[in-house]
Order: sequence, then C-alpha cells, then structure tokens
Amino acid sequence: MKNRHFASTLLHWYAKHKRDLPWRNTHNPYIIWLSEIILQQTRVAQGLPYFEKFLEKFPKISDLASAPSDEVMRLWQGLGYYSRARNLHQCAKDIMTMHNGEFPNTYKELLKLKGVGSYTAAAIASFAFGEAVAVLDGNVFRVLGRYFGVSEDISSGQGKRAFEALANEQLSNENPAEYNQAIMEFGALQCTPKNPDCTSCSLQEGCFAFKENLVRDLPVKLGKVKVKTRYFNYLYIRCGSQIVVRQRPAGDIWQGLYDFPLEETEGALLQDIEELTFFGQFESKIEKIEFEPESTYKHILTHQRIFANFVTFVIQEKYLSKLDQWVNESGMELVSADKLESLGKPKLIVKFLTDEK
DNA sequence: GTCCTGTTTT
DNA sequence: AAAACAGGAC
Repeated sequence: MKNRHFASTLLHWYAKHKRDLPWRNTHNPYIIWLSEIILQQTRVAQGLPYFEKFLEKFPKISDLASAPSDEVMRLWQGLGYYSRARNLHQCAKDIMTMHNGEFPNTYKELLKLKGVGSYTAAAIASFAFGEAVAVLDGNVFRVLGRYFGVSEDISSGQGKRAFEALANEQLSNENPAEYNQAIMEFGALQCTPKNPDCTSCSLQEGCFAFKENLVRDLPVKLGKVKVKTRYFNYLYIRCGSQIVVRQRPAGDIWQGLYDFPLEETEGALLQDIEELTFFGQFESKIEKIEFEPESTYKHILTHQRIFANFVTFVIQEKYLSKLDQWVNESGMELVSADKLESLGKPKLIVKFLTDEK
C-alpha cells in the first residue's frame, strides 16, 4: 500500500480552499482547452477576462475555426505570447478538418495538437476525460520540490524526468482530475513562490524544505536569460484620414500583429529625422513633422529590451497615390483610424496610440 | 534559445 | 525606477 498522505491532504485542502473558476464546472474539452491555452504563462486574474471574451465570441470550436485570423489576434491583443493565439486558431481548424470537430480524448493524441505540450495535454486528458496522468507546471515543481526536497534543476532534462516520475507516483489514481487541480491550486494559493504561508500549512509536518529551512531555495532553477537591446525608429505616417500600417512577419517578435513602418538601428535610436530613409524619399511632400526623441518608449520582453521612438509624418493629400505606391511596394497597408483600432497590435503600439490622444 | 505582459520586490 | 519574477510551447 502506497503512502497517500500527500495526495489526500492536498485533496482535503482543495475541497476547502478552491476558487470557483468557470472552467472548473465542466468536462467540455473545448472549454478546458481554451482556458488552458489562455492560462499558459499567464495568471488567472489576467487570463479570466480573455477566457470570457473568447467563449462569448466563439461558443463552439467550429465558431473559432471559421473566424478570420485577424479577429482572433485582435481578441488576444494585450495577452502576450502571440504564438498561443496562432496555435489556438490552427488547432481549432485542425480539429474541424482532421478530427470531425471532436477533441482527441487521450494524453498521447492531445499532445499532437498545435500549442499543446505535456502540461496542457495532461490537464485536458485528466480534467475532461479522467485519464490518470500528472500535470507538471510551475506550481507542481514548487510544491513537489519543497515537500520532497528535490534538489535537481527544474530546467534540465534530467530534473524534469525526476519530477515527472515523482508527480506520477503521487498522483491519485482514484481522482486524477481533482488531484491535479489540487496541487496546482495549492501552489498558487498556499505554497507560493515568495512568502509561502508555512505556519498554516497542512503539509508542514512532512515538508522537507520547511524542516531543513530550504523553502526559499527550492525548487532549484538555473539558467539565465541574456537580454539584447534593440532600437526601433517607428514612422507614424498619415495622409488625410489614412495611416500606414504593417503586419509583422514571421521570424521576429509580435508575428501577425500590426505596427508601423520601422527602421531599426544598431546601438542607438536615430537623433535626426534626416537619417531616416523614408525622410529622404518624401522630404518635399511632408507637410508637418513631429520628432520627439525625448519621449522614448522602453518596452521590456523576456529576452529583449526595446527602445522606440515614433516620428509623425503628415503627407500632403495630393501625394496620396505616390504614398500608396510606396506602401504597396513595401508590403504595407493604408488604413483608416477605425480599421487600425480593429487590428491586433502589440502593447507598445497601443500605448503610443493612447498617448497620442 | 525564442516568444510577452503584468505584478512583486528591491 | 528598475530589476526580478511568474507563467509553457516549440
């Protein structure tokens, strides 16, 4: 007989402390999948409004599959990690075309879906279909790492395998769904990264980290991110009621979102508009120019630090066709302010547009 | 390693 | 104000 103290304590704690969240009252795999993709790398408080918007707009997976991708990206605007939105949409289409609109119902098959990795596959398999497979997310690493005193690095392959084995060993086979929810909720509310509430903890007695005073040091996470700095000189070009926009290409940040024509520089932002290639081409046709290098925006990502300036150009309306030609040749678009509002944009762009008003 | 934004800590 | 942190897929 295995020692079930850990699992049963978590299950009791969960029954008493769990939050009532909309995706917890269903076995509908579409709703569970949607919530899990939105909550990847995202806290409940930030993801909840997006979950509600998406479910209202797309009540069924067929609704999501048939939506234009710009609409999906616009709805995702502000949530970050936009590949999740692209994968979400592609996955919905794949399920309609390759699975007759029905979700796969095993961990193994779920893992093949776009945007579904080991965590999300385990979550859907257990929550929707009751499969006995343990989830492994940041909360689970922390709770297991502390309670059992695992000192392996969670970012190494060896560490991950050790945690996976331990997680599946502790999993309640009677109720894998409740157990998975319980350990993650426990990590989110009780066994938090900073200042966990050890004094009121029902697992305190058997906790290795508490006993050895290692709560602050577990789990072990090595590996550092090196941040590179980039300089974006944005051109905010208007002509009559039209604005020049550009959809961001593959191979860089914010793929599929819209921003403005951009001249990126090395080492520093441009200090003079005459250094902009665009200025040379349109110098004689510019009515009004605003250049405010003092209002530089700083935008921080995990791996990049971006400094951005926005230079406003107002082109005389009689040169619209000339501008239109340049826009088309450069693979960009001229859109109205309303259209621009409706497009999915990075936070940096939304912030600039808000500040403009 | 590459992908984002919001919150917490310093 | 800046840095650190939180949160998985590819």
